[in-house]
Amino acid sequence: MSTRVPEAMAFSTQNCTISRTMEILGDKWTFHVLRELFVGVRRFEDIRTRSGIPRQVLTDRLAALIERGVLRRHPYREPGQRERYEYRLTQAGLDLYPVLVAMIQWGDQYLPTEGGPPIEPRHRDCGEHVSVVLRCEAGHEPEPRQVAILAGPGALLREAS
Amino acid sequence: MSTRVPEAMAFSTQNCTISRTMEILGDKWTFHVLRELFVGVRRFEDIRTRSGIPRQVLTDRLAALIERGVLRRHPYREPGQRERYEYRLTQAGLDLYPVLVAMIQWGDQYLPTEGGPPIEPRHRDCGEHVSVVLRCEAGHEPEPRQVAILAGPGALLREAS
DNA sequence: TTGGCTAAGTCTGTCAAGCAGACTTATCCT
DNA sequence: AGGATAAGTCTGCTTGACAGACTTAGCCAA
Repeated sequence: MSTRVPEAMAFSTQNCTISRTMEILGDKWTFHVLRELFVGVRRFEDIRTRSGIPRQVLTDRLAALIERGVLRRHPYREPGQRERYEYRLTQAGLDLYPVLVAMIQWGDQYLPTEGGPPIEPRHRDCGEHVSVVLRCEAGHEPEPRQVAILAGPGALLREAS
Repeated sequence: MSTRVPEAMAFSTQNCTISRTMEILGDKWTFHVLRELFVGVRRFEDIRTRSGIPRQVLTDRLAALIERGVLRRHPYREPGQRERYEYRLTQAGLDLYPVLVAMIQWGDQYLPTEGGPPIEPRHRDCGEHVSVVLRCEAGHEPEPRQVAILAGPGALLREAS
């Protein structure tokens, strides 16, 4: 193949964590759905109206996210209406916050809009802006270039090509 | 619509930062490509072999990421070969590190594999594991539930439905 | 100077997914 | 009984994914 072979070439992507996470999140509309839930929009018609997602696709994505444990259906009833269901984040869903905040942060930096950020993550207690930072277990906060993604204990060797 | 209307319903998603970021990242294969570059795999055939992405799709994604400023083509030459190009992350691309690390972190927590994590972000200087944390400007490190995504100064009102 | 080697693509036909818009369902109230 | 509403399902069209074959451009050896 090539003389300078990256170490990663020795390993399989079969059980890669990013792959497995993307099996769940890995499509444009799924992120739209998650955004709606994170900003507090929980109902089918509200999500659809705001995000423009096609009905069939919304149905599919909600079902998939429930099956994967990211959302749950929660009953509600408006006065004079029958009982219906809305969608809420589970703890697993809430723990996607860093992913969403990291995406917002990147977008604010590299795709700025006139007028400033349209959405902002804030700490409920103190009202300050929330961001994500990289931190190692020794307490350093490395720049991206100082971080390497290496094979871990669960890495599998790739089949001979 | 409903009695209890989430505030977010008043605002448009048209210029939403997450939408705009997903315009660039928003598909399964794009994340596969980014992962390869983050682990140091930079060449067309290497990326394709490891990730299984169809050629045509890989061509398309690489071109899109270059156009969006996330990657650049970089010439290289193996002995006895003609000059070719490999793909490298720009600064904008590197700054996606928190997004990738956040995804790995979530996957490790909620989709664990036997044998432990197959990939690990580590600090090059000290070798320790790197994670992402949420932090507000006052220095607190809030739990996900203590963070709210609110309308910012650039938020647009939605057209009357 | 021709012919083989290689990485990095392009091309072609098939098939699954996305999509818009119309229709259906299940209750509640009058 | 009839109308209202949220949350879907159904139908047919179109776009994109995909596998596999083919092409390109330079380098080298004979």
